[in-house]
Amino acid sequence: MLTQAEDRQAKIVELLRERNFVDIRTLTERFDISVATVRRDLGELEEAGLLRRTHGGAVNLNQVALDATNAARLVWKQTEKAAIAAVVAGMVVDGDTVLLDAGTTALEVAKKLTGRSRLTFISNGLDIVAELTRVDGQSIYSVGGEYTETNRSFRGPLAEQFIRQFNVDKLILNAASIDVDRGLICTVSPVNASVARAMIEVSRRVIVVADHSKFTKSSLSVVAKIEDVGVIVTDSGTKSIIDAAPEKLRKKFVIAN
Amino acid sequence: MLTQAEDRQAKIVELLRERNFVDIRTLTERFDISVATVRRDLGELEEAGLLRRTHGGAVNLNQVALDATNAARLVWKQTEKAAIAAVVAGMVVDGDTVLLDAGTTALEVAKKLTGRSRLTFISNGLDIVAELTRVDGQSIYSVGGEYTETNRSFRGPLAEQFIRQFNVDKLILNAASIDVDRGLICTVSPVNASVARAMIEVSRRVIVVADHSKFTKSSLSVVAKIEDVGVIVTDSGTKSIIDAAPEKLRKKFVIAN
DNA sequence: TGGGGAATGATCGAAAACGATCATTTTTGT
DNA sequence: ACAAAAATGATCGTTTTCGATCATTCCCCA
Repeated sequence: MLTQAEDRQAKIVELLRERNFVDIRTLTERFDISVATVRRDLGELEEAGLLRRTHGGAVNLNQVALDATNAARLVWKQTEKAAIAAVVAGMVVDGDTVLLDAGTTALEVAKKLTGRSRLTFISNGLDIVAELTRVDGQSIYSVGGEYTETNRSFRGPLAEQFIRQFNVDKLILNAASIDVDRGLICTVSPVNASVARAMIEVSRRVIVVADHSKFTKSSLSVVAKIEDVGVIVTDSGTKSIIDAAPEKLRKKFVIAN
Repeated sequence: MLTQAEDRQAKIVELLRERNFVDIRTLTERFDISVATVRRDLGELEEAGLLRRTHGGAVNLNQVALDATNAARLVWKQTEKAAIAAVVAGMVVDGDTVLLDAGTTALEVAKKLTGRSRLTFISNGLDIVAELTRVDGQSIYSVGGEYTETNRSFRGPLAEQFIRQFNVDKLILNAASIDVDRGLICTVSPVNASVARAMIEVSRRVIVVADHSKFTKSSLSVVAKIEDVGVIVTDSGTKSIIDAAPEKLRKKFVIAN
């Protein structure tokens, strides 16, 4: 179980991986905490070698120095995500058309797939599209729609309609939470859920990505039943939960390490 | 030919791509220049969208790596473009819906408009959308479509169809070349031209932006007649060309300085 | 070679961020 | 339920950085 502070610090590191830089004001507003707390957080994270402080904020490090203290726990999630991404990347074959849902785990997948040959990418995530453009000669489609700040994605009815014009091989779908008991994959808002369902409709195979933290929280809107997706790729922290699930659902899960 | 300053600025961008962050002291020592010059360099490079300044230094942006000469070229003509952008920004009133065509000049306009109240933005330019997201709470729509490397935009039939669903107040249209003799606004490819025409169709007022270099070259595809657009905003380098134009066309031009 | 414009450096007060300290709130363990 | 411990917020003077202005140097070209 992560404390509130650890959770916040993990989110800071995550945020930094996307943006490369965050200023202190942004952090105080996003987490609704004082500058003193932000400074303490950044101080600890710098101490742990997870970022570098600057005047007024912090920047991402390109290489993560692994340390066996509580730094390890924070890096853990990142490592897990990379592991999940590696497994998913292995499921994609040359020539595939891949639809990437906005989200940090899907972003990791994009990083792994960038440069692979003869792939076609579609995504509604701003950072994912930007990441894909780092290598020339890729075939990339961006989903149009209304920009939303929370996960830096394009969504809404325009996005849904746009997505429905495609027919893709693989969907990499982000889940905000997974309720194994009720067999449901959920997300934070009806708008997100609606876009997600459109994505599922146009995809031959649905690959859901979710690190272990997604299994112990709940979120508002139902996206799909677990039994209706192809596979859910997660990390080893979810093992006990999956073992307790009924046989029928259990075979849907793939654990990455 | 690169001047010493341009060379230095290109090196700064290069350095930033390696390290993600450089502080001002490092730069003063490496290039043996004063902090004042470093600040000026960083200021210009930020204007050009090549980095983001922080207190005490600068951070890399998540974008495609531009080679050094390309970076220097972006900084070039910055003043003209900024002047054009300022004039265009003045034409936009609060509450407007603004459609921004991909291109560096339109990007300048976006920078000027970011943070203005009650505006709604639509753009097919990746960097423009990214720029707009820097301020929270804006209403932003991204045009979906196939990504193209040349001007980092989304285009093609999907983009056209997407655009046709809107009805906007002002279009900021980028021109690859303007032929005053024949009275034509042109762009580099039929695909671009087709998207541009879709944009024109859905816009109440068309504002074309073009620095003086656009008047002495020619490009493949016709977008529109000069007489059919609302206004063309350019810089003072175009004065002699415009003075030679027939009365009817001349009144279409606005010169920024 | 000398004049003029651009680039650079130096200096200043103002603004921002800093770290340290202490008060307050929240969490934890018994 | 209570006390100890941890986390957080507020405030202080100090340090750093900023932007603007002006002086100086460099460079181009007539």
